[in-house]
Amino acid sequence: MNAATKADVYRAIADPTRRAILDRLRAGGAPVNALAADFAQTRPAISKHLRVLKQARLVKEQRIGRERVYRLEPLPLQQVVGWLEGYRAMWQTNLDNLKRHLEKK
Amino acid sequence: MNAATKADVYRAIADPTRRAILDRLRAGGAPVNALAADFAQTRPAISKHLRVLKQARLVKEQRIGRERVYRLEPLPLQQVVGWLEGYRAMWQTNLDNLKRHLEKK
DNA sequence: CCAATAGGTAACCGATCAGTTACCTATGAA
DNA sequence: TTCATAGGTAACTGATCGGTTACCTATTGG
Repeated sequence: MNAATKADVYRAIADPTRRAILDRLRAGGAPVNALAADFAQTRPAISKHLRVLKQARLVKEQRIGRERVYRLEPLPLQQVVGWLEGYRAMWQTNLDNLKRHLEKK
Repeated sequence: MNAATKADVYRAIADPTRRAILDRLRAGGAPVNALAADFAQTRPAISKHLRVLKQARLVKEQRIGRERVYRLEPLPLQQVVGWLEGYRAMWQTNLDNLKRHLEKK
């Protein structure tokens, strides 16, 4: 797998557990074990998810003693927002069409 | 794979070829062979991508004679927009912090 | 009617996925 | 100093991925 693919934000957010981790981190940073407890998965599984998120630069890790606190770094999500921007007009049109269709009855 | 996973819009947009197909369909519907030509992939590959997009309800197919024209159906993307909405405030904060940091110098 | 065309799909391939267990290092506390 | 704790990681597993080739059906035009 090449570096670009590894850092791909779309790949990072494709997994529901990773999205849940990001959602959880919105409430504040957390060490790995805390996350593992929250998500009823083993620590290595969470650790691997965090690695993917780190590669996509969606989290950063801060070492405090023997703990590693992971914090949300949401900026790369803007890439997705940017891509979706081009569709906003279209689904607005779709909704308008639906509305018009319903009103025509 | 369960039905929910099959219809998952995040899974559907995780692949760059599928996102390119969606982008392409914004310019208007297209039959499978036209897409296969555009993306330098074999027809079955495109056909499978279209199936995934169809399961996620991101495209719909219209049969015209022996052609099947695929059209964009962007509404499910709103789910992603909705999820991202919760992060908008945060990266705004991040940008503000960066701005403040730069101005402090 | 029949040859050409559009396109779905099964079977297969190598790569990647998400998860596990087992093991390792590093740090902190008694 | 030594034991407990935090957490990374290698190796393995079964599932899924994206792509191919080969084959099938349905529709069209001459």
